[in-house]
Amino acid sequence: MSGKAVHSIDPEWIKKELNEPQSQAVTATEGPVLVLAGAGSGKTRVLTYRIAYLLACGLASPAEILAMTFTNKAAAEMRERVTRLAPNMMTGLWIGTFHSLFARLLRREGECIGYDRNFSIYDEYDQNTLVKQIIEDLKLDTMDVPTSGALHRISDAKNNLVSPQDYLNNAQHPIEEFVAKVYKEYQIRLRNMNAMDFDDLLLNPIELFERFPLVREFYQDKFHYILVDEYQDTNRAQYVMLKYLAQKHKNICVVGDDDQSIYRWRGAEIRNILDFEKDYATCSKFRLEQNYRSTQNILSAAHSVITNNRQRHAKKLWTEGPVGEPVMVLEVYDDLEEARTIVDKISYEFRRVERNFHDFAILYRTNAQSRVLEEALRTEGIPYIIVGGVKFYERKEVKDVLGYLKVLVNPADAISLRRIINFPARGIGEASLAKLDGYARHKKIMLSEALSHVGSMADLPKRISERVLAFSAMMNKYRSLMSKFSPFEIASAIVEENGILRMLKEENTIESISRAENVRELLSAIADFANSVGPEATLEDFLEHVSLSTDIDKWDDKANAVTLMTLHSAKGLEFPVVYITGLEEGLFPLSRSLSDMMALEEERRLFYVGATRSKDMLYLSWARYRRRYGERLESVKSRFLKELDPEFVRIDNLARPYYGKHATTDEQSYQDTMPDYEDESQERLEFRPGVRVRHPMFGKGTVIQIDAAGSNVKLLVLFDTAGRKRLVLPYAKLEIL
DNA sequence: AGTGCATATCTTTTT
DNA sequence: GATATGCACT
Repeated sequence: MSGKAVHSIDPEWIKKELNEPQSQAVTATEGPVLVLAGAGSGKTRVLTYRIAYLLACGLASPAEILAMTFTNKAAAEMRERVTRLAPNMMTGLWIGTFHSLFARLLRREGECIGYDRNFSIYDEYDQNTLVKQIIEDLKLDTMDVPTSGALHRISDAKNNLVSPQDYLNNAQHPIEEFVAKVYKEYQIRLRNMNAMDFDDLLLNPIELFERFPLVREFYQDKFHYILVDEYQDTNRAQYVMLKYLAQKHKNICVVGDDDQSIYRWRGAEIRNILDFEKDYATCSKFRLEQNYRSTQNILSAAHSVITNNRQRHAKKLWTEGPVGEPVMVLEVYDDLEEARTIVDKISYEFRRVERNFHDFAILYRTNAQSRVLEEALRTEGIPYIIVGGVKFYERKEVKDVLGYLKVLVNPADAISLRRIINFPARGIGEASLAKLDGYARHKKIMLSEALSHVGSMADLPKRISERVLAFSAMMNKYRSLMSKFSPFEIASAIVEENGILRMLKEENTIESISRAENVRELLSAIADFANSVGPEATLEDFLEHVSLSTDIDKWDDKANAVTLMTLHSAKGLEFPVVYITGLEEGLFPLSRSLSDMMALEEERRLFYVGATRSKDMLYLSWARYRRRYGERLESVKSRFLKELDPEFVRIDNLARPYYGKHATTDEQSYQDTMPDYEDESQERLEFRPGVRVRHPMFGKGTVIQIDAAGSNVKLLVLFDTAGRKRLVLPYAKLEIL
């Protein structure tokens, strides 16, 4: 089908590839369209075919279509699949995330509202730094509100389109007055620093459209057809922007599933999808309820839980697929055993069944849970990938190097400047910085500009002013080199000139070595970026890519490894075998949601999202005891497990798998039989699971299993490139690495 | 100014 | 258990 020119795409053929409701949703091109698409019902298929259909029928040119998603991964997938259906029709097509498309809009048009096109995008860490500075500078009484709390309230306000002035006017409580003051100053400073936070990327387009009708009309004219993925996760600002964008042509197609709305805490309004029919009175509605992913048992089990939610469109997924195995509930003693049980099962299935490691996903509610699982996988020698957690671009050393690049691109970015002016240490401390800052403020110039005026500042010791000048000169030098050298060359030169790698190497600790690794990885990420985008890729492009990318985007679904990630990250993905861990009250559902009905329903939706990721097998585990905050706590089985319809479930009680003979419910006996994990040193076998080996033919690999049953010791080894091999030890010329 | 140690304070989830 | 902050010391 691919490879042919677009003219050969027959609209009738497109329809043949789809089931009835999918086909209707694709061909209902005119007017507002609501597609309620259950998990695994072919949502992406509808979106991509719809775009292809619009192009094939000549209803729109690529430049007239706008398709928005939430994650880069979803955008990339959509782009790829449309390319396959309609090759050579991609130029000018706007497919991307809300944040990246709006950033593009703002880089083009932001000058009207006072932004330079090189504005910085601040992440949570930068936001925190800024708020702290504000509180210090304004000498505010924080009323014990942590900066993160103030920030959260500010973000809430912004998501709901509440301006600083509105916020102040509505302030009832001294805490709110405090937040109002911070909020106001926060917005002022962001603008002075030519910087936006994530919320601004959605809000500033609204300001742009409201203040500049000509700009608004240009884009209203431009986009004849608008498609929105995951509509249930849109917030107020996104809702308003979509309304503006669709106002002229009114061809807006939104796809979503209210049961999969899991971002309320970030301002998502489930009401947007529940009320779409009211907002767009003439809309047509289509339901996609046939599931192509999971077994009947999985669907029924997931359904039995989600129906406990009150806020939802009634619907029920069905499948023509097999009934499948029952959903397995694993009851285990503690978190260590949970990890061990799961690893055992994976290892078993890997050996007995035709499965590879990438068929498995282990999901959890909080990132902190990954540690134990990781360790268990490591001791068993099973390759794994962790998605999320401490993100690469948020690591200190990486942010430090990025800080240089950000200041080069956007000299007004005082947050990044402060970060690097004394990194590596060049003797410009807090006190000197405060003086420089005061000077800049007084003269109403940028901090970076004040650096070169340092000679005229009487109260700065000469030694220090010399250092400041040297730093300033260095930055100016690189700024002038930016047009002549590639981003990679610039970044490498900066790392070299400032001795960043050298410094980390000299420190020579495990920690500093891995930091040096990360710096090198950053440099190669810059090179990779240039390779994939093309030689015209600028530093600005790279920085935007960094700001808007997440770890899930880099997740490689082809790698032969078990995937570990949070339930949130798993949305939109699928795996043959899924483990959902930590099903305990207070953990999943998380404690903060227990008293809040709306939050609890969101947790339940999260459970539903997790469960519907699985194609063949779903395991749900809970542990009687779990280490949290560093201490061992007794847990209570999650209500979600109780809500499961027992008809589709089998319970496996493994609470004491190794001590089953002395089954009692007495807590003391648990203590007695508690395995002593600390002391479990493996016998010093040369070959044991996890050991890396080299084979003359197959290359490098990892030992998975040892079978010493017969006279010859047999090994099961997973080679990095040659796959899985069974080897007889005396004959295989294996070398331990 | 910069370092190191003790203490506190937590932990959702992410574009 | 991990990170951030504060304080004392060099």
